[in-house]
Order: sequence, then C-alpha cells, then structure tokens
Amino acid sequence: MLLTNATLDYAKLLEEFKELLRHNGLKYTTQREIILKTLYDNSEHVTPEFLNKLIQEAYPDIKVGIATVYRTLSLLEDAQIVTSLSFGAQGKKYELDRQHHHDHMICTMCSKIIEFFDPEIERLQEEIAQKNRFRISDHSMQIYGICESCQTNPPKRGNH
Amino acid sequence: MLLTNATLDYAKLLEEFKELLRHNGLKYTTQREIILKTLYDNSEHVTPEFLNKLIQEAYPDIKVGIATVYRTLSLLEDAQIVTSLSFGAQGKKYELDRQHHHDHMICTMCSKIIEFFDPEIERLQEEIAQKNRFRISDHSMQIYGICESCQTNPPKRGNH
DNA sequence: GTCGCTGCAAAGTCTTTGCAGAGAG
DNA sequence: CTCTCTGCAAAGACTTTGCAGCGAC
Repeated sequence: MLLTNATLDYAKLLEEFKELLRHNGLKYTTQREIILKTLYDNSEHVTPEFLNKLIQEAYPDIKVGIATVYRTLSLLEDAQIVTSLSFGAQGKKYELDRQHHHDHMICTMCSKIIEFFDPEIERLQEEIAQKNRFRISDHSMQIYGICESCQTNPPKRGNH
Repeated sequence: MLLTNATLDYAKLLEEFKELLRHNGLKYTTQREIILKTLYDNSEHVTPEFLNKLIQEAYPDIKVGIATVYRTLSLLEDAQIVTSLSFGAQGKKYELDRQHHHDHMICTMCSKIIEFFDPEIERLQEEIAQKNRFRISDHSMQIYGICESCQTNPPKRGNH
C-alpha cells in the first residue's frame, strides 16, 4: 500500500498548467515552466528555498527569483497542482499533487518523508466527519518517528 | 467518539510542572504558573500571541513578555505537557496535552478545531508504521473542511 | 502596445536571542 | 549569594509586497 512514485505524464501536466494560465488570463513564462518542471523532476517534498536551489543547479543560465518561486507555488497550490505540508519546524514543503491522495510518515531525525495510503483510514475519516456534520474539503495525516535507516545509521540533515 | 473536554485536575498538573522544574534545576516563577494556568483555563488551541492576550486580560497587573510565552511553551512542549499543531497559515497553536491522544478537524472558515479520537484509525496507523519498519514517536491527523455552523452561518474570524 | 510578470530590495510576520536587571532557591 | 528568568529590543528565518522595467500575447 506504499506509493513510491506515481507516474504522471509531464506533457499532460504542462498542458493542464497552460490551460490553467490561459483560463485565468495569466501568462506562460519561462520561470513558471521551469518551476513546474523542476517540481516534476524532483518528486520529493521541497521547501521553496530548496526548489530555488534545484533550479539554479539545473538551469544556471536562467535567473529565477525566490519571490517568483513563492508566487508560483502559491498559484500552483491554489490550482491544486501542488500540495503543501507544514509541520514541526517553520516553513512548508511542497510536492506535485499526483492525484492519488496519500499521507505521510516523517522521520524526525533525517526529515525523510515516506508516503502511504490506507483506504480503511480514508473511510473512517469520512465517517467521523459525517458524524460531526463536518464537510470535508481535505485532510492530512502525519506520523512522526524514526525511519528504518535512522534506527541503525547516524542521522543526517535533510533538505530544508 | 468526540472528546469535548477531558477532565484534568489543575493541582495535579501544577504539581507535575513543579516537579519537572525541580528535576531540571529550573525555577518556579509567577510567569510560568500563569502561563500554565491560562492554558488550563482555556482548553482550546491557542497561538502564543493569543495566549499572551488571554494572560493580559486575566492578570492585568502582571506583565508577561511574549518571549517568555514562547520560551515557556517550548519548555512545556519538550516536557510533553502541551502539544502543538501547525497547519495551513504560518504559526502554531498549542494545547494542554490531556493525556488522551486525539486528532483534529479544522474549520477553514472560522478556524474552529473539533477534536476526535478513533481507536480503529490509531490501530491502522500502528500497522502501517510497522509494515514500513518505522518507529512511531507521535502522529497527528487533521481533517480540513467546513464545520456545521459555518455551513449555515456566515464565517467569523477565529483566534489567531 | 497592453497588461501581467519578474527580480530586487524593502517590508512584514512570527519566533528566537542577547543582555542587564530582577527574583527564586 | 548564585544562577536562572524576565522583559525589552534587536536579530533571525521565512514570506510577501511595491516598483520599474521586461516580455507574453
């Protein structure tokens, strides 16, 4: 029941993005594409700052300001193309929304994030909301702990 | 399955706190007690800033600096006397740990937080962690949506 | 051409820290 | 008395905003 890395067609994703921009009278710019592509190429949970660093490495010739990264992530989040995760320390991490909803196990030593999905938990959540007459729009679940490798190896610093 | 407000003896809580301080060579100060008491008297999820405001209202004669609130909340969180919840917007909210673990439904309109507990979900979480050889230290689950009253009434601003 | 977008730097939040005086043990 | 705490203000981390020039359409 572990989702390692759902497949997602980049061309399709890009088309969706362009459509979103068109539909809202927004412009398709190099920076926006680079940000989307970099999120696609790095299917992990990234902070805005780390994403910016990835972009600098992958596209050394093109300057993308951190403000643009924030603005674009905001845009993508509103459009539900990316999701954000905020926990413990300050700051959020973003990931492409792979359509498949999933939850997270977060290693408190190395910051690694393991994704999982359990249909039974999903069902129970619906049930609880219903009992409380709560109209669910979204939900997130995080399990904190120590991942397998940190249980044996010394901890390292994760991206952040 | 809804926990409205678990009972918790303040005297006992205070004793636990004093013991913690004693045990760590820390001092029992007026500010620290006020902070604990205010958390106790307001069994809701509060931001440090809101907690500070509550204190000013309840104890107009005693000055408690916001830095002290942050420092004490940190201390209490390390001692697992309070728990924090971070989501969506920036900032964390704190609550007294009532021993009973519970999860949260968060209204995206009025910021109200409804607590719940489901043993079946707890069990499933354990199971998933075990499957991934993940050693759980803690977990948190949030369901976002619109609460019953906001579904009918206009939204108001919550504490923040 | 128009109007949105971008980078930059400045301004905002929220949180932490340095310090000198206050106060608990 | 000693050594921790506290309030204050300054510093930090992260994020947002104002602006003038740039670039998509």
